[in-house]
Amino acid sequence: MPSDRFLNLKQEKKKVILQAAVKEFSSVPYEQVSINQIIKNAGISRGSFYTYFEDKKDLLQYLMEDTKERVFRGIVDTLRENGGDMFVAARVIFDRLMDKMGNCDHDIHYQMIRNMKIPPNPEVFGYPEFIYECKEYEQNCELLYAELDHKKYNFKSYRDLMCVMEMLCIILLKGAVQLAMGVASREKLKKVFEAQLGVMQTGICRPDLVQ
Amino acid sequence: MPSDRFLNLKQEKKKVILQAAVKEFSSVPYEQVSINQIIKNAGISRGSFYTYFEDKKDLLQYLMEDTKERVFRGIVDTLRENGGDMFVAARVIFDRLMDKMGNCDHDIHYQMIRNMKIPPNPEVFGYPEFIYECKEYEQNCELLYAELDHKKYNFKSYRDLMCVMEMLCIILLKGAVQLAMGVASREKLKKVFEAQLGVMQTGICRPDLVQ
DNA sequence: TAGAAAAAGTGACAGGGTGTTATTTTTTTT
DNA sequence: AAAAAAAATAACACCCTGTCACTTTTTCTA
Repeated sequence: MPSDRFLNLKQEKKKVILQAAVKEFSSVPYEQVSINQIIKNAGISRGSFYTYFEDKKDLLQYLMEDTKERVFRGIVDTLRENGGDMFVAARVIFDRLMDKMGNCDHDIHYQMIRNMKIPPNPEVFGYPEFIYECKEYEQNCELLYAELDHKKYNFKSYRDLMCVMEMLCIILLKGAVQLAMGVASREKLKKVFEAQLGVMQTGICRPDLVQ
Repeated sequence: MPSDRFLNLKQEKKKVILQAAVKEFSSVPYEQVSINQIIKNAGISRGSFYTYFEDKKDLLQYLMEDTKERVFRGIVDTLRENGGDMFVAARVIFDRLMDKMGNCDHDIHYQMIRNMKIPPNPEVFGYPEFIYECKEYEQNCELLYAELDHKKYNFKSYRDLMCVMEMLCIILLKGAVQLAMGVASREKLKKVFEAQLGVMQTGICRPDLVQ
């Protein structure tokens, strides 16, 4: 968390600093992000930086709050647009994510996700942190829960939903990171995603509703 | 991959270097591993090190070959010991992994896994690399396939098996890393694991065989 | 409004790291 | 024994981070 000293800065100055940070974080992988570069771009001194943020990770986590919020809201929206079917929604999100990963020069949020290798990068965000350490986590979960078409799934509890959500997020973002890292082609990754979604689907859908 | 210059070193010297490396890698997280420390412990010069290995990652990947081989063999063995039931085997492996993570001061392999945060650490091994980039990958897969009690599962293809294996490895190792990082208690992680295994299980098991 | 107190900003510093390369030492070959 | 090849070395250039004694700016108050 940034210090009060940072938060009390006048809007203009904060913006300059955050823009310099976003520029750096969206340009190079996390490990290569240099605070030197950020302060140079922002036109502040080294000493100042360290009165604002604890370190690189602190800064990134602050920046990502916004991105995470967006991602989570995107999920809820997509779920609603698809009649509460989480697997249809997952497919839509996957395709969108793959598009963005392949060509995200215009979207800073996805550039950051790409560079951070979020969420598998445990130095920055492990799987649980990325999902759970969201400012509006509780509200978002409730939104999600509300949008779900419950008769399609046999969740025994709210916690079941979260376990499934975690798995969904993992296989989704795993594909995205693999695409970003050039591990495999989009087509191949899509096939793997479909297979894994299938495993989850015929698992979590109530047997009597499976075709 | 280490250079021929390293591989041609006499056994004794190689051993000293690798032991120094293992000591360092099992003592501190990957990001903090220092080549300075390794060469100091091994009693070689900086210049020599860089004629042996490209960099820190190169060295670690070489060290991990052994560890990965062990892990994979452990999986196959456990599967056999449990009559080819991959979910029973998964539970056994999970429990063992949690034990080792909690108390692994005697086992260098698990110490390294803990420090590397393998496999979610994309800087070192992403999910696919850890599993696939194994020396004896093909043979191991065939062993695995052979040990499976196929009538329990409806795999449409060999590739289906690999997709499921990947998911299993992910939820298994995710728990281990979370325990190592102190994210949650062992009991809580076990519950999540059970829930996620349940999702996969009633998915991949043929409906007519589900109780 | 002048002076004091508090807040903000600074850059040099200590201590750490990596990868390279000109040079020296050792080993092998002839 | 000399020459050639291989191996090892230490110093170098360059990067980084986090701190802290000090300066500048702002705010408060008498």
